[in-house]
Formats: sequence, C-alpha cells, structure tokens
Amino acid sequence: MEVTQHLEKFKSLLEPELLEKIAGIGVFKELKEGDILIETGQTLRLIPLVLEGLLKITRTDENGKELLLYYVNEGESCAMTFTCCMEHYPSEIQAMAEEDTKLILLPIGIMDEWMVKYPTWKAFVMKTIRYRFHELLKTIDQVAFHNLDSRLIHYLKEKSVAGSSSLVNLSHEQIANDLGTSRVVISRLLKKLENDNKLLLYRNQIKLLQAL
DNA sequence: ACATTAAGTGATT
DNA sequence: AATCACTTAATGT
Repeated sequence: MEVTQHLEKFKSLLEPELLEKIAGIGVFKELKEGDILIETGQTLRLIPLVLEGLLKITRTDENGKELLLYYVNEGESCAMTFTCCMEHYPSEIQAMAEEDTKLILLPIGIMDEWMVKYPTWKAFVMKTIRYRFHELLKTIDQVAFHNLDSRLIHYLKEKSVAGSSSLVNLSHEQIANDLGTSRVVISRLLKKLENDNKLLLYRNQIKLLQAL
C-alpha cells in the first residue's frame, strides 16, 4: 500500500509494530499547494504526520494578516496538535500546504494509549515539541530583537538555503505576508539592499549575492 | 493590443 | 513603518 512505503521515513524513529498500527488506523490524505489543513479557531480531531511535502504554520490576526511561525517538514508532525488538540482546544494557528503534500491523519484518541505503550511514540512526540519550541523561539527572537531589515535578510537566507539556490522565487507581496508587513515596505527594503549590492531584483525572483 | 499583476516611488501620517 | 495614490514594467490572453 502507498502509505506503507511512505512510512519508511519514520522507520528509524518508530518501532515496527507501531508503524503497522499507523498504517492500519491512519487515513492517507493529499493536499495541493495552497490547501488549508487547519484554520484558526477550528478544533482538529486528527494528528497529521507529514510524509512528503511541507506545511507552513502561520498565525493570523483578526484582519487576516499572516505571520510565518515555522514549517513542518517531511517525517515530522505538528506539535500544536499534540498540545492543544489533545484537550480539544481550538487551533491557534493555521496550517497550509506550502507545496503538494502527502500526510497521514491519526485520530487523537490513540494518543493516551500510545504514549504509554510505545516508548518511541512518546520520544517522537517529545522530540517534535522540543524542536518546534526551539524553532518558535528563533522566530520570537527575530520579531522581538531585530528590526525588519535583519528579519528580511534572515528570511531570504533561509529561503535560499531551503531551495539550495541563490535565487529565491517569491514576490514582494508573499514575503510581506510571511513577515507580517506590507508589500510597499518590503519593496523599499529590497531596493535598498539592491543598491547596496546585496542582491538583484527581478519580477517574482530575487538573486542573493555573496555580500549579503 | 489590452488586461492583469508585480514592482517602484513620493507624499502623508 | 504603514497607507494611499499613482506610475512603470513585465506577463498573460
């Protein structure tokens, strides 16, 4: 079955018996780029495990403004689900597929049992929470202690690394959304960076230079 | 050629 | 740094 092959990614993390259970209970789901898995305020009764692709987790304010919190990569799960959805609290974040994504959904009911029954599951849960928390702290750090310039530079570098290319294919608008600001501001900052020979601007594309 | 979307910019708060 | 209003440039049909 398709699910079983994808579970390979979890093989090093979870015991075989557990993997079988996941394959048995889990519901396979595919998201297209831009599809929304969880919206703010929604109560999710399922735990997502990302098999392939990338989920973008954002905070949305009442005006619909977004702020990028972190990404959920392949072989990971959303830490928020473990914490808030276990107790049936509504989600405080939004999860959107950054690219076409395949995932397995597990009912939250299994949590209690699995936590005691499978040490690897407990370790996995703890690990993802710890890692997410770390990522979140990095984001808070950026927001709290750095101005927009350095946040923008940091953001571009991360994108560059993620795509392993000095070319970043994003519009100013998209960047502004991720950083929770307006397009005009991003355009101005980018222009300044271009004048300083830190990067080159094209339509829907930015080339980062060594000087950055 | 025309419409649409992205990016650049001055002025204002 | 945000918003407005407007211009210019690139792209799609």
